[in-house]
Amino acid sequence: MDVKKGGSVVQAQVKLQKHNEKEMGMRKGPWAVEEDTILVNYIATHGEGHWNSVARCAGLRRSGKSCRLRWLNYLRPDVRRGNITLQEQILILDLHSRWGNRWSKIAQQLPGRTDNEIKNYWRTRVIKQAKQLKCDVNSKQFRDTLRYVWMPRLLERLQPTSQALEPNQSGLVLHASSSLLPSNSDRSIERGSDLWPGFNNQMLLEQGSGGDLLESLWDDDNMCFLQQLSYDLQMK
DNA sequence: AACAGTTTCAACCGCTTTATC
DNA sequence: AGATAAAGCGGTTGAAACTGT
Repeated sequence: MDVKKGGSVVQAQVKLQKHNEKEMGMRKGPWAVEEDTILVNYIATHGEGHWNSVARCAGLRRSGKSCRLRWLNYLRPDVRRGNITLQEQILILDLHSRWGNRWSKIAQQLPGRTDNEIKNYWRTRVIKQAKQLKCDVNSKQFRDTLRYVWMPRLLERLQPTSQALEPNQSGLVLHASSSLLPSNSDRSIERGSDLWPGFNNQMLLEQGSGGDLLESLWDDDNMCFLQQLSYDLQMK
């Protein structure tokens, strides 16, 4: 692609665009309430897309990129705000273990959550906890611990909630702790996890947010368990 | 109360990919 | 087919909020 050739056309375009933005006195930084209102009203009338013209026509002194980001990550009506639930945390761990840092792809499996939010969660929580365990978050040891021991254990803890489900749905967790064999593909992601045959991403999300479901994966008890596990693995 | 250190998360940046002409 | 514009993505930053002393 052009970009890989030194002094490329694309780079020149970007420079020019930045120069123009400066010339036009583009605003940066946090969005004001008035700006949000203008953007929301404009999109309500004209719809999403064509972000550069949205910025221009709505009279916002923002780049199209900035408008798009603000809408997608904050102003969109279906954006879910608030803490990431336990189910969502488990799902993020599961999906990350197979897809890596494909944040937007992971976000598609969590309705209302944005890639930015998931990325932030990963960086601020998961990486932090991995450090506490003296593990590299990308190491096989950490990933295997999460995947084959840690997540099944958490799913077992969710079982009381799932018992309220219909009989054919209760398979959700029963398979969890017994399916510790590595998976071999990503084929079943649309239906559910290939890691745990009875595990269904959609069901997990539909369980709602009652009781302990908002607790963190990383409470003291859980961390204690993980530390012991990590220690045991290192001794082997 | 004041300050320092830490955490969180919205927003930006640079690059790549996709769409359009 | 190539140039250009727009959209999308992941990494990074920095200000605000929070916590501890």
